[in-house]
Amino acid sequence: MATGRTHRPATRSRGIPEATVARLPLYLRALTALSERSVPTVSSEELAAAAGVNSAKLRKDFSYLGSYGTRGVGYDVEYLVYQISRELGLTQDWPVVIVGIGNLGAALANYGGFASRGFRVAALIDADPAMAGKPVAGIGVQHTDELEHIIESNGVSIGVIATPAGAAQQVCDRLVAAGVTSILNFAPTVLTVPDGVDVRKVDLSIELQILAFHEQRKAGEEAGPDGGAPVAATRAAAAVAGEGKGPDGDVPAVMPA
Amino acid sequence: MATGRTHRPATRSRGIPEATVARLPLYLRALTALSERSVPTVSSEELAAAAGVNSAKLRKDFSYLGSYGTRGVGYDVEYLVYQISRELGLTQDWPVVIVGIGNLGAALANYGGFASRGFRVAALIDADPAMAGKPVAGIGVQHTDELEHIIESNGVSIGVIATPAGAAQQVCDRLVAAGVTSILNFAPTVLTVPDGVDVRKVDLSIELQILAFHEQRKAGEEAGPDGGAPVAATRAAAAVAGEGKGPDGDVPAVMPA
DNA sequence: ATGTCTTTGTGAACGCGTGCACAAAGATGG
DNA sequence: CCATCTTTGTGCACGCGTTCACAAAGACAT
Repeated sequence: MATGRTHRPATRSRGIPEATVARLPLYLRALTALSERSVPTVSSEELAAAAGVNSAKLRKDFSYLGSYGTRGVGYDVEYLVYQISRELGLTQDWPVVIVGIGNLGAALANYGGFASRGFRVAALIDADPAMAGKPVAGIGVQHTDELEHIIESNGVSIGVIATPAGAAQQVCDRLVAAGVTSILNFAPTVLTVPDGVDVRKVDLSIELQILAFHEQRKAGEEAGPDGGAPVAATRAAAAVAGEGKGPDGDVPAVMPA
Repeated sequence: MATGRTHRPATRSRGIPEATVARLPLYLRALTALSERSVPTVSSEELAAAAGVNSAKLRKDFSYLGSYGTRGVGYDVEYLVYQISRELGLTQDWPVVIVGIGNLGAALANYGGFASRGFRVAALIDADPAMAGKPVAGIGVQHTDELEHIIESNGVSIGVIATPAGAAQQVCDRLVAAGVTSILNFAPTVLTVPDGVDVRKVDLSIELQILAFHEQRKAGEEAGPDGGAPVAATRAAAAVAGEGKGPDGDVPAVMPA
């Protein structure tokens, strides 16, 4: 789901399933909110509701971390926050570089959720010389030439790619060569990386297309098996197929495609 | 995975598995690239490599759509582009509203991948009166008061929420009440919606936390089962746990948390 | 027309994730 | 100290998704 490579032993390291790992941040957020409201304990039922999951699933997830609950009472909020944070590796500082400071890169740089979770923006990097030195979110943008130097001197192991699709693989290769082993990719491309490097992809266009599929299905059901066009005009299909050189290729891309 | 509700019959409508639907956009992108290079046909092996998936999986995915391939030859690129586009509902125009025009909302508005996939930004909406009328990506921002009117008069069925977490549920409720049945949520909150409404979530912070988990695991493996701190200094765990009122709550939020 | 060779489409096995349902654990009150 | 009541932790079954492996289908050459 994440790596661009063939297989992966997932997360059998200490037996924590990948699906569980993906939910831990969700639990952590709900727990943090409870912690701020000084709630001492929660039941699996309450916490599950807050996180939007099944309570049995939540209990099973926590069982992979250990027996942190008390039967008849529930879970100690503070303790659980600590345990999950530790498990996720959030008790340490993770320097991060963002490459590609367009609209999206700037939005990411300004994002407040970084610092509060142990992530620190070590540098903003862009290929455009005109951007160099320009402050974004209080940090001066540096040129791509500095990439290797920045990564090595800051011990950066996590990189965020927010470049146009055409530049992504090249940037990725340089990041990996310089020592980055985890990449969050916003560019609409399949990245190829060596074994041992994790890639996670965020793709807005794909999410919208999935929504469109379900939307079409809904419209089709209530309007007969024919699937009538909902409100808006139906576009010529050929326009989608051909249309050559759409604004999607790589040039001004500012977000996943 | 997407809905904030309990269960869902997934996509048993015509038997197309949800996992397959999620991959169709991936295939479509690869196929579009081939189409632009005027490649007439592709084998499942080639296309699978381009999309970064297993070829058997790809063939099985396509088999849910029908038998569009020719044995001994492969798939006709143009024809497949059309079939997938149609299946995803991309042969029609989908008006979309973006609510919350902060850094992220603006980045989304500027995103070129919208139009090229059949999505059209019908309106940008923000609660800040100072934003009203201000042009972003060539479109004037409108005030939240107009929300219901815009949705109804444009027949909008897909909404994008890019507001701070605190406002998300409220915006969501209004969108749904006005007729929106698919929501793409960038706010770091669990949205509660009625049955029949699809919600997909994009959460940057969660992705980073998952990467941190794997990163920590890698570091721990090569430095003994103790798990030495990689380069950066280890933060006090308490700072993560307590820290009350971090920049994550809802006020200046500009991205998923 | 026949044979060979390529590639699809799919039956079957496997593994992961989910959710039910319940026994064990422990808190709490008398 | 015992009874009761709440909530955890988990064994089990089920269903979805993935992958293998191969028969069927068709292109292409002779």
